[in-house]
Amino acid sequence: MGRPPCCDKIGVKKGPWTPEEDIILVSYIQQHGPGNWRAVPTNTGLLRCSKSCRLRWTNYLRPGIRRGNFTEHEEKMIIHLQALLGNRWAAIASYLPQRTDNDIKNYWNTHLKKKLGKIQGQEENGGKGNSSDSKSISKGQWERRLQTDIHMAKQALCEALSLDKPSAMAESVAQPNESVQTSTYASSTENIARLLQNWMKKSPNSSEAVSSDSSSFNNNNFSAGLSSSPSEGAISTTFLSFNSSESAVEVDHEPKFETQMPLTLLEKWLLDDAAAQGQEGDFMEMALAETADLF
DNA sequence: AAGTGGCTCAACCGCAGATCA
DNA sequence: CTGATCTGCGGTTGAGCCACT
Repeated sequence: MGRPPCCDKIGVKKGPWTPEEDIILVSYIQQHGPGNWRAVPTNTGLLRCSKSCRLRWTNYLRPGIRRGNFTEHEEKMIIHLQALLGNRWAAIASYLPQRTDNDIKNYWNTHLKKKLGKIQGQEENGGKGNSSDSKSISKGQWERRLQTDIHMAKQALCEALSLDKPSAMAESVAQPNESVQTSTYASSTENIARLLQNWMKKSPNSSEAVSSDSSSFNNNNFSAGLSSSPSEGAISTTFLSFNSSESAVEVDHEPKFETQMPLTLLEKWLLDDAAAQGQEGDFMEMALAETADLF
């Protein structure tokens, strides 16, 4: 015997979420925690299927989500991880805890694909014969690059997990010189707060219905998030502690080696960046030293 | 000012693995 | 053990926005 059906699809609302729905969902999750999505629509009265609730939470409402422009560092990490892991957006997102897999996927499809296409196009036009060079990279070199990739991923993972070192986290994720944060949603709580304000302006009567709920998330962990200024670029790590259970990172010891791009301009671009940060040498040495652990 | 085409991103869909009765 | 359901993931869609003509 199984369980009752997930969503009967009768009377299930679709389309964009309203601020009211967001508030209801957030306040419910704040009380009960994420998970048991099946129970969310019934307990909250939301006319949404459990899937939709989960998606809304993980992609939009979850604390700690950073929205807006990707930094150059994030961009390069995504490119590198995509080359390493393929289109496994959830795995890639686990290395960028402040970004959702949906965000990364969108960013890849809308920005990075084109960017890489351009780079590769330039390469093909500019240096004929280079492709054969890239193919002729010796196995040893290729393996070392691979090890470097794995080590970089491991380091990113360590940084992502070192929640007890917020300063390191902030440095690695939020670039100090990243002064432009064009996002209108610096954090989900700020988002919710804004939504709530707008909503209350629009419909002062209906605010009674959720007034108790909305006030509740001004108290607990959410209030901490509200204090973080969007202009600071870095999100308070208070958020991260909230969803620490969700940020469990899967370490893939068997990455698909279907590297989508040759080790050429792009590779140089990425490695040059690492070198500029004075890390490449360390990566190589450490990767070689730690390879035994990985395989 | 109106029309149009491209871009962005939130949300949906379907599938696969995990979980539960 | 089996089958139904839940959860998570990746691919795709489409509404809204913006720049250009």
